[in-house]
Amino acid sequence: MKLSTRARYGTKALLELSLHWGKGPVLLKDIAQRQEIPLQYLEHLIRPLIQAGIIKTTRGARGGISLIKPPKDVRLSEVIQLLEGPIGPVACVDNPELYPRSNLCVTHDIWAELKKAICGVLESTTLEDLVERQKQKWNLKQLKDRQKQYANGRDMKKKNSNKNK
Amino acid sequence: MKLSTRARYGTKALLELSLHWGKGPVLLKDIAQRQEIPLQYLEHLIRPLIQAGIIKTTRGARGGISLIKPPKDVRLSEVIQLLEGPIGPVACVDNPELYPRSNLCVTHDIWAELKKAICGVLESTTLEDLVERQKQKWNLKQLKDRQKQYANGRDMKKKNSNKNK
DNA sequence: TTTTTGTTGACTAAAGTGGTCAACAAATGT
DNA sequence: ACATTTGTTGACCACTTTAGTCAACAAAAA
Repeated sequence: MKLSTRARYGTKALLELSLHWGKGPVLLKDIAQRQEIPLQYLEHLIRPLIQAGIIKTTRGARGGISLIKPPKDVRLSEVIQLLEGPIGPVACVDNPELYPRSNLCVTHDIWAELKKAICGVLESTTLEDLVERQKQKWNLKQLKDRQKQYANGRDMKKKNSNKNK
Repeated sequence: MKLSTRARYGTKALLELSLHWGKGPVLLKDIAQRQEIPLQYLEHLIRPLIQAGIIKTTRGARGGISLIKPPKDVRLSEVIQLLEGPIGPVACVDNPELYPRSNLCVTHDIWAELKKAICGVLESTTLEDLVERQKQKWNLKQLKDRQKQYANGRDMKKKNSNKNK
């Protein structure tokens, strides 16, 4: 009953994007660094999110990835499903058609309840909820530090490219 | 987020034992047959249940395994944990001590909620509940058929051993 | 003492997990 | 045009877990 790193990393990446919502693309490299995810692995694991139209990518300088859907419209259940498949704890709960005997099986009912409980949490949580929680966790000072860090990042790059001239 | 076959098989085996509660040991072979579990695999996977003192074994003819604790005292959460380890969807939720940074991490909080939801279901379900549900599913006739089948099984064995004399 | 039944440890095939490498493709900046 | 920055893609890999199997053994009963 463990989540894979795909689900965990992917959720973290989406949280980063949500915190940056409306401010243009975020570098994969930056996400990887901040969330301690191997860059090359991150590139792979976000692919289903792109295909599902949750995020989009921008290539070239000043590129990166960005959320397409507003954070409040992305439920965790959707994310997890994209990243690691059906949520149900046993296959027969996700594909009842394939298991005709499951009606007779009590354990099946329990696993179905379990799935319901899990989905309950994941469906009622959106990326916006995560952002809200994050903001509550950080105090305002820390929040500003972070914004400053972003700004400095952009400035540093300009400075450096100017230096190289 | 899938349950292993260990958890599913183990639960089914315990359900069999619960249905037979108070009527002596049940043959591993019979459980394996009825629940379609490879016998040799079953022998291995019940080991943690034995060590935890939930079931006991009786060797030799007329042996088998039987529940020690009454079905109402065995929670599914305990069973799952014995069969496949900690229930939490991520390690940092099960061992908060090992992950000092988890306080700062919003995703951690969500996974903790998820664990709570899962445990909620598993802790509130006992083997007795499963038995109750099973009895509701079977109508009385089917239930009697099953008891008869047990009786016949014992008779058949006697008959055969008499024949061989 | 034979038969029945569980015990134990070693072994294995297949799949899943968590990555890495390298060649490529598209934007941007100059 | 061309170099640089970024994402894209497919192949590859080490390691672990899963789901078993085999075979020799140990205890209890008939």
